[in-house]
Amino acid sequence: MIQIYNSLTRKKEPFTPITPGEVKMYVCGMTVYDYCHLGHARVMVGFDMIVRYLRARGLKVTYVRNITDIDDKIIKRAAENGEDIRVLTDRFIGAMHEDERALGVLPPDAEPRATEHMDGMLKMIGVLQKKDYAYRAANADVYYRVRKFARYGTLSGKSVDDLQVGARVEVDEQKDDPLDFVLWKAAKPGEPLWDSPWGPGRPGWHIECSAMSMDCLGNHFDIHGGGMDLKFPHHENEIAQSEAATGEQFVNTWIHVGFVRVNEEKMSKSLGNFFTVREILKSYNAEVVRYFILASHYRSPLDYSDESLDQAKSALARLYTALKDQPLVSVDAAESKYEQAFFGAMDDDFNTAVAVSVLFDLAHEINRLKTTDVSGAATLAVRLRRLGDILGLLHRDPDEYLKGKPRVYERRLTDTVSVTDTAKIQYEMSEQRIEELICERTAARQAKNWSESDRIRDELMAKGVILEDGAGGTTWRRA
RNA sequence: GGCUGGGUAGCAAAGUGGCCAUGCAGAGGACUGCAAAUCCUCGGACGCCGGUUCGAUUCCGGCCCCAGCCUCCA
Repeated sequence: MIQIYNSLTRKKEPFTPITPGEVKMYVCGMTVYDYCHLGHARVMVGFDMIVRYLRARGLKVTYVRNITDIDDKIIKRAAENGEDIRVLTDRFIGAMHEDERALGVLPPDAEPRATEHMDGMLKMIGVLQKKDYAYRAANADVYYRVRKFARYGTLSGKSVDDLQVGARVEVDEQKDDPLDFVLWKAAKPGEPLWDSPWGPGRPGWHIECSAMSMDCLGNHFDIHGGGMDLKFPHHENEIAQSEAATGEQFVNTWIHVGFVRVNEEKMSKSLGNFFTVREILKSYNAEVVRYFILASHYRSPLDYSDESLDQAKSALARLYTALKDQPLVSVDAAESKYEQAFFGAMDDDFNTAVAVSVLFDLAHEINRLKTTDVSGAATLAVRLRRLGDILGLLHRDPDEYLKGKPRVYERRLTDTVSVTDTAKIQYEMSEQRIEELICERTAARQAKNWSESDRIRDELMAKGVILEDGAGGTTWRRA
């Protein structure tokens, strides 16, 4: 039985899909006006891990992740660039897909764009107005009447009165109540607009996700997620809109992914302390980044530092080293103690930190058996690959991974989606040159010219290449 | 001020009322021409103060510190 921590109830609960065997899940995706940073990556990887795991557990998952392609920031950025909004958003959607594919994130089943769901939004606002949850202000904005929705604040644990006390928001005199939020913004001169019964304008942010999720998954679905910072007000408002409109429960389980932090501070656009995915991929293999994200629990804060990524890199190299030269043998489906530990951890609110530690237990045992029980080692190597695959790790040919080769192909056990090569790291020395030097060194070693042999090894080491002399000759890998 | 979540060994990160987390780094040993990798062994933890208990890092109470949300943010 899978247990999931539900933000709505603030406790772990056994997960029971509304329709047995099927899971409908919606995640708030990006506002596309800039490149993805590590915080976005964490959400993408986190929910990708969850989807993969639910599927590995035999559930049929419909995963929807939206794209916000109309918003104040997008309008502003497009104006700054002097480019068309659609050109801007298409460009960053493309960049986002590139980043995701690099990180081993499988495409969601649907990726609705806000601008393509205008009808659903208008319809919902109309229903809310009919029920008196929405009203049109004098400036032609349409607002949601927060105090009318009695359960407002359930998700975030806030009471309407506390909110008012702590409000630092400029009071908008157009609103009946300062807590009310906008459903439809009247267009100002020069802004993109859509026609509506309330006048030309564009949707508020929150209504987008209510409309898109319900268009794609229905009024009531299983899981809704996003970054921790969306809990309030975004998700709170989604609940208010959706449940007021339909009279039904909107979502059963709310999942929120923790922040990425830098120097104990939240990584965010506004603080300017963010690292984009593509920037990081110039220095680290994408799988290292994925491993780094999965090595801690999805709800914990994740502190970014070069040291942490270096540690992730060493750790992942250990796993691939164990897999090196292990043949793909057939292994029966029966669960060993490793699968039991792995699934036990993952069933407990997707405890990837413990699941990953099981991978190391396997690696350790494989290394032990390599010399004494070759087929036993090969069997465990397949188990390691299978479990790694559930986390979206260890797909690659170990030798190619360790040599830092571009990802040309993937050996997949369960994926059905192709992944494109996104190698971005520039190396100091070419493979050809490395091979040449190894040949020279081998000759020197045969002549027992140790000083020359060591000189070449040092030279390679200085260029980030580590040599390993084994029984079958010398092999190399990138540091 | 209100509401969330945290404080675990040099670093990262799980977890548990008593019995090994795990990874990186470090020490000793095996292997190696020397290394690397690997294996064996090892040290070192649970913010502070009380309480419950035969026994608490784990439960309860208080305190201190950190981050986040209450405004756009994944």
